[in-house]
Amino acid sequence: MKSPGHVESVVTDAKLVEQRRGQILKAAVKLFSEKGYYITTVQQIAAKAGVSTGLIYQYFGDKDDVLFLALNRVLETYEREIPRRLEGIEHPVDQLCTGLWAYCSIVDGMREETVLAYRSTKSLRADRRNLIKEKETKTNRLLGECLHACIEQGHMNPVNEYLLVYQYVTFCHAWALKGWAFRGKFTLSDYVSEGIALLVEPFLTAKGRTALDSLRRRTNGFSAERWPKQQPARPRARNN
Amino acid sequence: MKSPGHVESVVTDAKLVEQRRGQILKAAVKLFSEKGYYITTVQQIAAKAGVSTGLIYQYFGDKDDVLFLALNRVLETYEREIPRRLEGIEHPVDQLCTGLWAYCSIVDGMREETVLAYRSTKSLRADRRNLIKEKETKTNRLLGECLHACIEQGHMNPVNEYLLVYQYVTFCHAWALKGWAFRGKFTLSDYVSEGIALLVEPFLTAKGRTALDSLRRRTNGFSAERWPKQQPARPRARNN
Amino acid sequence: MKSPGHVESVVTDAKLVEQRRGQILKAAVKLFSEKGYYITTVQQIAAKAGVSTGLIYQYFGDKDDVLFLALNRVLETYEREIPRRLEGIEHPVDQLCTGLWAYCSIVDGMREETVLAYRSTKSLRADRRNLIKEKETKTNRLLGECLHACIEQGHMNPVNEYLLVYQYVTFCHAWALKGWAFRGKFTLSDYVSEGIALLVEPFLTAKGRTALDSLRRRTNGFSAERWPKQQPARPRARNN
Amino acid sequence: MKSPGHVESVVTDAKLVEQRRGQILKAAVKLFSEKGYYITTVQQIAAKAGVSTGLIYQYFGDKDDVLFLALNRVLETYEREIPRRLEGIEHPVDQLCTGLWAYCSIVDGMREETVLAYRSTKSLRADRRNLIKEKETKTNRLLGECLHACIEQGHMNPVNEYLLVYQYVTFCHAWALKGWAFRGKFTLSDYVSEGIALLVEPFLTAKGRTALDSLRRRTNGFSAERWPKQQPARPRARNN
DNA sequence: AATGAATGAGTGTTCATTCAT
DNA sequence: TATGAATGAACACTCATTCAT
Repeated sequence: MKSPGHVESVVTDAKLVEQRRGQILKAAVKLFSEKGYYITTVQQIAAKAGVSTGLIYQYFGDKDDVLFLALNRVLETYEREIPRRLEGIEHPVDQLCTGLWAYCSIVDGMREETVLAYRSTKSLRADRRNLIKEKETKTNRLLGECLHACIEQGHMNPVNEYLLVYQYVTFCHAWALKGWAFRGKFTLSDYVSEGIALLVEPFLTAKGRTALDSLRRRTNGFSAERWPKQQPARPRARNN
Repeated sequence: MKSPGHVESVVTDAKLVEQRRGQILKAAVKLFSEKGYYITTVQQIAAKAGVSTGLIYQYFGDKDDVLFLALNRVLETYEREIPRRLEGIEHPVDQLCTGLWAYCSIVDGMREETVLAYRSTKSLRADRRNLIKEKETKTNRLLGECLHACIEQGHMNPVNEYLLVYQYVTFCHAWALKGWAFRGKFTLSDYVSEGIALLVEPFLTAKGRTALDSLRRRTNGFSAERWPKQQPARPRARNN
Repeated sequence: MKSPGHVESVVTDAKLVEQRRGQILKAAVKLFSEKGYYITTVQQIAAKAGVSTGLIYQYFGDKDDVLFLALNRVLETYEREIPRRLEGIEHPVDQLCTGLWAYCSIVDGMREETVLAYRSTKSLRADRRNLIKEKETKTNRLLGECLHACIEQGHMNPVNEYLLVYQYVTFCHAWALKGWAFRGKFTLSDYVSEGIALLVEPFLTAKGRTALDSLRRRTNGFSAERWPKQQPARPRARNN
Repeated sequence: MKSPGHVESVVTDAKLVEQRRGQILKAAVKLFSEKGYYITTVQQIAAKAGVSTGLIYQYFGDKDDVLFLALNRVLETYEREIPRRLEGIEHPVDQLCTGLWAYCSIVDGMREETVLAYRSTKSLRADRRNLIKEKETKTNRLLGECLHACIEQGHMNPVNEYLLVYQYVTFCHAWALKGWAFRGKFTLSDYVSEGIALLVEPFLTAKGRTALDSLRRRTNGFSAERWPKQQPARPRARNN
């Protein structure tokens, strides 16, 4: 009857639903991130969003729905934005590095949300927890495919892909999770460059290394100028 | 007035306090791990521990105390056990690899607790959250020192130590956090071996590599025989 | 200030008021009957009536008004229809029996409404509760007068009129209230015939019994043919 | 798993459960009777019972449980007390009349509760509604058996037993339901006597009438002296 | 006249904490 | 020391009612 991934709204106007949900989720993400899901009360979310308590229940079935949609948005942003940033990039080494950069910079734009996704998944109802896990896996696969191409095309020596991808993912998440420790020490692009030095470069073949050098030259070492921090373009226009 | 790290007990008999707290914490850790801190009720902890609700308040000031001591125990186990496993090991490469192995195997023996430490730290009162973070940092430093020695003594090329240590730590935690994904694919010792291949080996100098090879020979590739899964000696005898 | 029996409407067009109220009350009666007054929400009434929530407040002052008018309609139907069915009937025994039949068949046509009237009167505001009770009493008086005439004119032996009328009324209501139990066992006209046998016949004098026999002959034992189940003519034409 | 007729209590001491439930139900019955189930809040019940809100949830699963047990008590009192009053009475006519008297006088001792049972059954969860209906049916059967015996043994002419029993039952309930109208006009024993005159006497055979006359002589016309209003002996001793 | 989104006071229920025994 | 019944503040959620459009 009720699919776990669906969130009911009493209100029918789709545009309004989108707007109100955004407004409420923004407040919820902030509060959930600061204080945690259980500590945050629905009334607090309402207050922060500048709406009444009852309104929340016009756009979400219950509190769990709010968390679910919040997490969903984060993961969907990853899933949508990473491929967008890889568009037009052909070389697997370029793709992998750009993928890492993209993931980190998206994380950077959604630090609170990322922390939330990390910490609060288990507060979800069991069926939805799995939905979220699947989405996470899908995102991981994006980096996994880049890595696999590198190896297959001889730019990288064979490695335990499965574990290495996992290291990539935690590396990207860490920018949000341990941000308090990192942000004093690195800029985002330094962080990514260092990550590539640790987790990509050592495994490259000569061929692969050439590609990386070329990329570095072209990007001035992943400087922020070339790869500016970029807000994930939210509701993009049609003909973009 | 109240030091953040201290937990009051109404009961004075130190031995009894230790025993009862152990009994209660064991139940609490299990429940907190399964269902989370906020979902778990004090009455459930009491029921699982086989004591009355009131008794918990004889040995802990409040529910937060229970979580704090639970997390504390986990981190203290790391802090106590890792050095114990490094005793007598001189060579820095040996130390680093053994340290990774030790950390992972301790995590393996306390999977639930580790997940708990990861997820529930933010449920603590702010002052205690920092205490726990410090403990975590101290543990990280154990690996950090091994890594630093490797580099300083020329077994490893210079790398961004700070980031690499962080990768080490997340690698060890991942055995608990992503256990559901990993445990079907690797044994614990495979996992550690692969981790060393990914996160240590690439950075070794020729000298360092020789040491690693020798270690591998001596340990049959970190086989479980040589480095048996080992229960972290829980309430160890006095004269150890 | 506010007479208890009056229900305000924002809308002035009397015809429209009548139509809309009918539409809304029909939905309300159904829902109130099924689920009860408190369980039913104004939004549900609106949905079932095919109008917006706000519209209800254009035609009723509040939710209590809706219940009041719903109950009122039921009782007014009794009050209007029973005399209509007695028109032209002269003999008191005929009148009493026809009155019982009429009441039962009106109840049969408004089963849900009758149950509602029985069960939900106390959900009304106190002042209106009395208004409804008075209406009920007035209806009872209709049967009471028939009974009284029977006795006075020597068709019936003296009995405790007050109690017997009450038995008549509960007998008629029971067709709706205990319908689930009765409708498998009797047709409506059987039910009425049996009721007359139990609650009228025993008290008749010889004279009265003759009248009843004659009535029975004329009506084929209150067969459905002669006294067809009849929808209480709802929005009756003017010149009826 | 959860039988509809069972009500969970957190408290284990059976004696205490009995006492507290009694205390709470007494308050609940009064409030439910006065204002109805939905209007009455749990906090009001708690206040009237002189306990805290939370305590109610130690002895009842939810508000529905409170209503259910309240209704259950009423019906169980009928079921228990009517047979008790019939003990030792052999003659069917005596039994029937005594049964009516017993039922009415029990109703008289539980007027509020009876009204509640009548009005609030539909506020129960569906499964429990049926449990209550069954209990009601069982009580009806008590009178039904008396009536049947009267007919079978030739004290009464054959009648539609099913309908007549139903009239008996509503007659008894009416003492509570329409008490406001009746109590000014009759004493309880007058009421019962009149009821017997209307609903029993007319159907008696000569034999049956003799029995009724004898009963009347023996009881001085059901005077209150002979059949005193009697509190249903609540927690009766074992060897009664 | 009609809509339906918005409100917020009020409800049932939970659970950390207390305390008499 | 240990119990577990009792407390009551706090929360998620509902729904009659309002009002801008």
